[in-house]
Amino acid sequence: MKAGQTVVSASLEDYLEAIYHIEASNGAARAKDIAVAMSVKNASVTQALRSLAEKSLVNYAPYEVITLTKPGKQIALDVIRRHEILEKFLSQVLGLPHDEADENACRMEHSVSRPILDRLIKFVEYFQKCPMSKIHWDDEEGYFCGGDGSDESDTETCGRDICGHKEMNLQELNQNETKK
Amino acid sequence: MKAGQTVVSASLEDYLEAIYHIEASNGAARAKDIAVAMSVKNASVTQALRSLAEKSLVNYAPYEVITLTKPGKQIALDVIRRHEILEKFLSQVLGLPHDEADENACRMEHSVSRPILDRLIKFVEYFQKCPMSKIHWDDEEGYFCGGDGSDESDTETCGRDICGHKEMNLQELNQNETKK
DNA sequence: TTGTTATTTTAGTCTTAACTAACATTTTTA
DNA sequence: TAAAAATGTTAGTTAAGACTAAAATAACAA
Repeated sequence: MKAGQTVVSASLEDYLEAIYHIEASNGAARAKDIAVAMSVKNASVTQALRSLAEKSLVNYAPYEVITLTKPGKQIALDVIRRHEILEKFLSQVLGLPHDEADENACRMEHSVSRPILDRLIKFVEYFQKCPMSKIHWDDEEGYFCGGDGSDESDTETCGRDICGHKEMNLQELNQNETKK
Repeated sequence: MKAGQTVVSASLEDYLEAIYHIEASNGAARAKDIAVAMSVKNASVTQALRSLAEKSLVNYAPYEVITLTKPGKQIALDVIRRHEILEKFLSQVLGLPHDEADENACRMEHSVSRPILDRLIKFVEYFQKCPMSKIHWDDEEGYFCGGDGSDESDTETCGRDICGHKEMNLQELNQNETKK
């Protein structure tokens, strides 16, 4: 654990994540927005905000508008990153429907360690670059199938020379995704 | 949710899981064993046992030996199944060291839905059957690599005809695993 | 500007799940 | 078998995180 890194509960992580999204679309967050986004009551939001303010993760004073502090934003981005990577894995690799992938990413995002996340990113990367991405979930049959057999030459690129691929960051991964 | 299916918290799931393992190796569980296995105090175990007994998931009477009821065992097996599948995915597909895979499976096992689990099993199945299982994590380089280039013919079997593979259950998956 | 509505906060309750300290029961051993 | 040790339980505390109800504040409209 790096020095200065605050550890927050899964619940507070969710609040930070929600605040980030609201701030991104509205400039700043109000308690009500957060309550709606998280399906909790206003009183619960106030309580969470006090706790987050104590940890210096949000700028908050009673009755005022809410913004994330720098460390708060950092944690939010980290959670969002976890969420997005998981969602991508679930939908693009495992072939789950988008809403189900999202819902599950939401629950899993709090239990995934940094090393697993990093490894998962690389796996999805590889999966998308390689023709093995032809492997897909066959909903009719209920199992994974490898390719369509129409382009065997693709398998060649699966050899060791493809190992030297560059890092692909989340932005690039996002661009590969079909717009929802 | 099926009728009669009891929902338990992540914590109680952990207790059931621990009791199952202890029962499997010792015939029955004592409170102390559970406390040690879960790194909690005896008093916490007593409390959890009372809660589990209320839900008819354990056979428990003060100062007596503890066993799982049928529904308790069913939940335990379900949790263990989730744990094992996750561990297999983390170690065999993502190539994480065994202990790290186990530790993370432990945290993730409570947030993975049934459909994801089923899909994950099939994915690991496919991954192991297919030569694409040649894909491996390269620890030196820090990315996934496809095969070693020495046996290109294997890639042929990656075609659609392999789609017709039969179900592989957890026992079979276990047999494929190298003994720890 | 003042009353109404919407939002936010406070105060207090509940549940879960851990803990400690003290007490009770078993088990072991001298 | 009786004292000592180990194990198990009870009672009471704490903390997180949700909730309701009631009070406070802000925003809006006549």
